[in-house]
Amino acid sequence: MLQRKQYMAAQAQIFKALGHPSRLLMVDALRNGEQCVCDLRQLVGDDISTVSKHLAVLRQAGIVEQDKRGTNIYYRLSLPCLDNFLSCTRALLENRLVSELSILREE
Amino acid sequence: MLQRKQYMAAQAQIFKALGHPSRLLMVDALRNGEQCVCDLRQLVGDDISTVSKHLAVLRQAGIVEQDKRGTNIYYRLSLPCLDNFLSCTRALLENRLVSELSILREE
DNA sequence: TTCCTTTTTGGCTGAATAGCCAAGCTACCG
DNA sequence: CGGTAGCTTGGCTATTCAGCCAAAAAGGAA
Repeated sequence: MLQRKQYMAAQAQIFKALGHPSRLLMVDALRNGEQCVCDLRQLVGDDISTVSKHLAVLRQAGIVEQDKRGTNIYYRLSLPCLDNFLSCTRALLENRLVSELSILREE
Repeated sequence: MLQRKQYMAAQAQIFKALGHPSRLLMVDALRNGEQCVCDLRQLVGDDISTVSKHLAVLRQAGIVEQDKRGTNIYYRLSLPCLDNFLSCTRALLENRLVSELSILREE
Protein backbone atom coordinates (compact mmCIF):
# COMPACT_ATOMS: atom_id res chain seq x y z
CA MET A 1 0.00 0.00 0.00
CA LEU A 2 1.21 3.50 -0.79
CA GLN A 3 2.27 5.92 1.91
CA ARG A 4 -0.50 8.49 2.35
CA LYS A 5 1.56 11.50 1.30
CA GLN A 6 3.00 9.75 -1.76
CA TYR A 7 -0.43 8.64 -2.78
CA MET A 8 -1.86 12.13 -2.37
CA ALA A 9 0.87 13.53 -4.60
CA ALA A 10 0.01 11.02 -7.31
CA GLN A 11 -3.68 11.73 -7.07
CA ALA A 12 -3.10 15.50 -6.91
CA GLN A 13 -1.34 15.24 -10.26
CA ILE A 14 -4.63 14.19 -11.81
CA PHE A 15 -6.46 17.15 -10.36
CA LYS A 16 -3.69 19.53 -11.28
CA ALA A 17 -3.80 18.37 -14.88
CA LEU A 18 -7.54 19.01 -14.99
CA GLY A 19 -7.14 22.39 -13.31
CA HIS A 20 -6.76 24.47 -16.43
CA PRO A 21 -9.67 25.78 -18.55
CA SER A 22 -8.22 24.66 -21.89
CA ARG A 23 -7.31 21.20 -20.66
CA LEU A 24 -10.68 20.72 -19.04
CA LEU A 25 -12.41 21.89 -22.20
CA MET A 26 -10.53 19.28 -24.23
CA VAL A 27 -11.24 16.55 -21.71
CA ASP A 28 -14.90 17.49 -21.71
CA ALA A 29 -14.98 17.31 -25.48
CA LEU A 30 -13.35 13.87 -25.42
CA ARG A 31 -16.33 12.55 -23.44
CA ASN A 32 -18.12 12.45 -26.79
CA GLY A 33 -15.41 10.35 -28.41
CA GLU A 34 -11.88 10.65 -29.69
CA GLN A 35 -10.56 13.72 -31.48
CA CYS A 36 -7.37 14.50 -33.34
CA VAL A 37 -5.00 17.21 -32.12
CA CYS A 38 -6.14 19.47 -34.94
CA ASP A 39 -9.77 19.25 -33.74
CA LEU A 40 -8.71 20.08 -30.20
CA ARG A 41 -6.60 22.97 -31.41
CA GLN A 42 -9.66 24.35 -33.16
CA LEU A 43 -11.67 23.92 -29.98
CA VAL A 44 -9.39 25.84 -27.63
CA GLY A 45 -8.05 28.29 -30.18
CA ASP A 46 -4.47 28.46 -28.85
CA ASP A 47 -1.25 27.90 -30.74
CA ILE A 48 -0.79 24.26 -31.73
CA SER A 49 2.35 24.01 -29.60
CA THR A 50 0.44 25.16 -26.55
CA VAL A 51 -2.28 22.61 -27.18
CA SER A 52 0.31 19.89 -27.63
CA LYS A 53 1.88 20.74 -24.28
CA HIS A 54 -1.48 20.66 -22.57
CA LEU A 55 -2.08 17.22 -24.05
CA ALA A 56 1.29 16.07 -22.73
CA VAL A 57 0.23 17.11 -19.25
CA LEU A 58 -3.00 15.14 -19.57
CA ARG A 59 -1.11 12.11 -20.90
CA GLN A 60 1.39 12.15 -18.06
CA ALA A 61 -1.44 12.27 -15.57
CA GLY A 62 -3.01 9.22 -17.20
CA ILE A 63 -6.17 11.06 -18.17
CA VAL A 64 -5.92 10.58 -21.93
CA GLU A 65 -4.34 8.11 -24.33
CA GLN A 66 -3.15 8.71 -27.87
CA ASP A 67 -3.46 6.65 -31.00
CA LYS A 68 -1.62 7.43 -34.25
CA ARG A 69 -3.68 6.63 -37.31
CA GLY A 70 -2.67 7.79 -40.74
CA THR A 71 -1.31 11.28 -40.58
CA ASN A 72 -3.13 12.32 -37.40
CA ILE A 73 -2.92 11.55 -33.71
CA TYR A 74 -6.20 10.84 -31.96
CA TYR A 75 -6.77 11.33 -28.27
CA ARG A 76 -9.33 9.62 -26.07
CA LEU A 77 -10.23 9.57 -22.39
CA SER A 78 -8.71 6.86 -20.23
CA LEU A 79 -10.16 7.81 -16.85
CA PRO A 80 -13.56 6.14 -16.42
CA CYS A 81 -14.64 7.90 -13.22
CA LEU A 82 -14.22 11.32 -14.70
CA ASP A 83 -17.52 11.41 -16.54
CA ASN A 84 -19.60 11.14 -13.37
CA PHE A 85 -17.59 13.70 -11.52
CA LEU A 86 -17.79 16.22 -14.34
CA SER A 87 -21.54 15.81 -14.59
CA CYS A 88 -21.90 16.15 -10.85
CA THR A 89 -19.79 19.26 -10.47
CA ARG A 90 -21.43 20.82 -13.49
CA ALA A 91 -24.85 20.33 -11.93
CA LEU A 92 -23.55 21.76 -8.68
CA LEU A 93 -22.09 24.84 -10.32
CA GLU A 94 -25.29 25.49 -12.21
CA ASN A 95 -27.30 25.22 -8.99
CA ARG A 96 -24.96 27.64 -7.29
CA LEU A 97 -25.34 30.07 -10.11
CA VAL A 98 -29.10 29.80 -9.94
CA SER A 99 -29.18 30.45 -6.22
CA GLU A 100 -26.83 33.39 -6.58
CA LEU A 101 -29.15 34.80 -9.19
CA SER A 102 -32.15 34.35 -6.88
CA ILE A 103 -30.31 36.18 -4.14
CA LEU A 104 -29.60 39.01 -6.53
CA ARG A 105 -33.22 39.12 -7.58
CA GLU A 106 -34.40 39.49 -3.99
CA GLU A 107 -32.24 42.54 -3.32
CA MET B 1 -26.84 28.80 -19.27
CA LEU B 2 -23.15 29.50 -18.95
CA GLN B 3 -20.89 29.98 -21.94
CA ARG B 4 -18.74 26.91 -22.35
CA LYS B 5 -15.40 28.63 -21.77
CA GLN B 6 -16.64 30.52 -18.74
CA TYR B 7 -18.07 27.38 -17.32
CA MET B 8 -14.85 25.46 -17.87
CA ALA B 9 -12.90 28.17 -16.04
CA ALA B 10 -15.22 27.87 -13.05
CA GLN B 11 -15.00 24.11 -13.01
CA ALA B 12 -11.24 24.17 -13.53
CA GLN B 13 -10.94 26.24 -10.36
CA ILE B 14 -12.27 23.24 -8.42
CA PHE B 15 -9.69 20.90 -9.93
CA LYS B 16 -6.91 23.41 -9.50
CA ALA B 17 -7.71 23.77 -5.83
CA LEU B 18 -7.56 19.99 -5.41
CA GLY B 19 -4.34 19.77 -7.39
CA HIS B 20 -1.94 20.13 -4.49
CA PRO B 21 -0.84 17.27 -2.22
CA SER B 22 -1.42 19.14 1.06
CA ARG B 23 -4.82 20.40 0.02
CA LEU B 24 -5.89 17.01 -1.22
CA LEU B 25 -4.67 15.41 1.98
CA MET B 26 -6.79 17.78 4.02
CA VAL B 27 -9.83 17.25 1.82
CA ASP B 28 -9.37 13.52 2.09
CA ALA B 29 -9.22 13.78 5.87
CA LEU B 30 -12.40 15.84 5.92
CA ARG B 31 -14.28 12.93 4.35
CA ASN B 32 -14.29 11.45 7.86
CA GLY B 33 -15.87 14.55 9.37
CA GLU B 34 -15.00 18.12 10.27
CA GLN B 35 -11.63 19.15 11.66
CA CYS B 36 -10.28 22.36 13.15
CA VAL B 37 -7.42 24.21 11.49
CA CYS B 38 -5.09 23.01 14.22
CA ASP B 39 -5.86 19.36 13.38
CA LEU B 40 -5.24 19.99 9.70
CA ARG B 41 -2.02 21.81 10.47
CA GLN B 42 -0.89 18.74 12.40
CA LEU B 43 -1.85 16.54 9.46
CA VAL B 44 0.11 18.34 6.75
CA GLY B 45 2.96 19.55 8.97
CA ASP B 46 3.47 22.92 7.28
CA ASP B 47 3.51 26.33 8.86
CA ILE B 48 0.08 27.38 10.10
CA SER B 49 0.04 30.32 7.71
CA THR B 50 0.64 28.02 4.76
CA VAL B 51 -2.18 25.74 5.88
CA SER B 52 -4.47 28.70 6.29
CA LYS B 53 -3.77 29.86 2.75
CA HIS B 54 -4.44 26.39 1.39
CA LEU B 55 -7.77 26.40 3.21
CA ALA B 56 -8.60 29.77 1.68
CA VAL B 57 -8.03 28.28 -1.77
CA LEU B 58 -10.36 25.39 -0.98
CA ARG B 59 -12.97 27.78 0.40
CA GLN B 60 -12.88 30.01 -2.67
CA ALA B 61 -13.37 26.98 -4.87
CA GLY B 62 -16.44 25.99 -2.85
CA ILE B 63 -14.93 22.70 -1.73
CA VAL B 64 -15.02 23.33 2.02
CA GLU B 65 -17.04 25.45 4.43
CA GLN B 66 -15.96 26.83 7.76
CA ASP B 67 -17.76 27.07 11.06
CA LYS B 68 -16.46 29.03 14.04
CA ARG B 69 -17.24 27.36 17.34
CA GLY B 70 -15.67 28.48 20.58
CA THR B 71 -12.09 29.37 20.02
CA ASN B 72 -11.58 27.15 16.96
CA ILE B 73 -12.59 27.18 13.32
CA TYR B 74 -13.87 23.89 11.95
CA TYR B 75 -13.81 22.95 8.30
CA ARG B 76 -16.03 20.46 6.53
CA LEU B 77 -16.54 19.26 2.96
CA SER B 78 -19.23 20.97 0.89
CA LEU B 79 -18.80 19.09 -2.39
CA PRO B 80 -20.91 15.92 -2.33
CA CYS B 81 -19.62 14.34 -5.54
CA LEU B 82 -16.05 14.41 -4.39
CA ASP B 83 -16.22 11.30 -2.27
CA ASN B 84 -17.06 9.01 -5.19
CA PHE B 85 -14.44 10.49 -7.42
CA LEU B 86 -11.71 10.20 -4.82
CA SER B 87 -12.57 6.56 -4.20
CA CYS B 88 -12.61 5.85 -7.89
CA THR B 89 -9.31 7.50 -8.74
CA ARG B 90 -7.70 5.92 -5.70
CA ALA B 91 -8.75 2.47 -6.89
CA LEU B 92 -7.49 3.29 -10.36
CA LEU B 93 -4.11 4.46 -9.11
CA GLU B 94 -3.69 1.37 -7.01
CA ASN B 95 -4.50 -0.84 -9.99
CA ARG B 96 -1.99 1.02 -12.09
CA LEU B 97 0.64 0.56 -9.46
CA VAL B 98 -0.10 -3.14 -9.26
CA SER B 99 0.21 -3.61 -13.00
CA GLU B 100 3.42 -1.59 -13.11
CA LEU B 101 4.80 -3.84 -10.42
CA SER B 102 3.83 -6.93 -12.40
CA ILE B 103 5.59 -5.57 -15.44
CA LEU B 104 8.69 -4.99 -13.37
CA ARG B 105 8.50 -8.49 -12.00
CA GLU B 106 8.38 -9.99 -15.50
CA GLU B 107 11.59 -8.26 -16.58
C1' DT C 1 14.84 11.34 -52.69
C1' DT C 2 12.56 15.96 -51.45
C1' DC C 3 8.51 18.34 -50.03
C1' DC C 4 4.54 18.85 -47.20
C1' DT C 5 1.54 18.04 -43.08
C1' DT C 6 0.89 17.04 -38.42
C1' DT C 7 2.59 16.99 -33.95
C1' DT C 8 6.17 17.51 -30.45
C1' DT C 9 10.15 19.81 -28.26
C1' DG C 10 13.32 23.71 -26.98
C1' DG C 11 13.81 28.12 -25.43
C1' DC C 12 12.34 32.21 -23.83
C1' DT C 13 9.47 35.83 -21.01
C1' DG C 14 5.82 37.17 -18.09
C1' DA C 15 2.52 35.52 -14.72
C1' DA C 16 1.05 32.68 -11.00
C1' DT C 17 1.97 29.75 -6.94
C1' DA C 18 4.16 27.84 -2.56
C1' DG C 19 5.83 28.62 1.70
C1' DC C 20 8.16 31.07 5.22
C1' DC C 21 8.26 35.01 8.71
C1' DA C 22 6.06 38.77 10.72
C1' DA C 23 2.18 41.38 11.72
C1' DG C 24 -2.78 41.77 12.34
C1' DC C 25 -7.27 40.26 13.89
C1' DT C 26 -10.75 38.22 17.04
C1' DA C 27 -12.34 36.15 20.99
C1' DC C 28 -11.86 34.14 25.26
C1' DC C 29 -9.55 34.33 29.90
C1' DG C 30 -7.61 36.23 33.67
C1' DC D 1 -8.20 46.13 31.04
C1' DG D 2 -3.89 43.28 29.16
C1' DG D 3 -2.54 38.69 27.81
C1' DT D 4 -2.98 34.60 25.14
C1' DA D 5 -4.71 31.18 21.65
C1' DG D 6 -6.16 30.35 17.10
C1' DC D 7 -6.34 31.79 12.66
C1' DT D 8 -5.71 35.00 8.68
C1' DT D 9 -3.26 38.41 5.89
C1' DG D 10 0.84 40.99 4.03
C1' DG D 11 5.09 40.76 2.08
C1' DC D 12 8.86 38.63 0.33
C1' DT D 13 11.72 35.03 -2.59
C1' DA D 14 12.22 30.91 -5.15
C1' DT D 15 9.99 27.81 -8.06
C1' DT D 16 6.71 26.46 -11.42
C1' DC D 17 3.60 27.25 -15.27
C1' DA D 18 1.46 29.31 -19.66
C1' DG D 19 1.95 30.48 -24.14
C1' DC D 20 4.32 32.14 -28.05
C1' DC D 21 7.89 31.42 -31.84
C1' DA D 22 11.16 28.63 -33.98
C1' DA D 23 13.00 24.28 -34.88
C1' DA D 24 12.87 19.31 -34.99
C1' DA D 25 10.71 14.72 -35.64
C1' DA D 26 7.84 11.48 -38.19
C1' DG D 27 5.57 9.96 -41.85
C1' DG D 28 2.74 10.36 -46.16
C1' DA D 29 2.80 12.16 -51.06
C1' DA D 30 4.92 13.34 -55.20
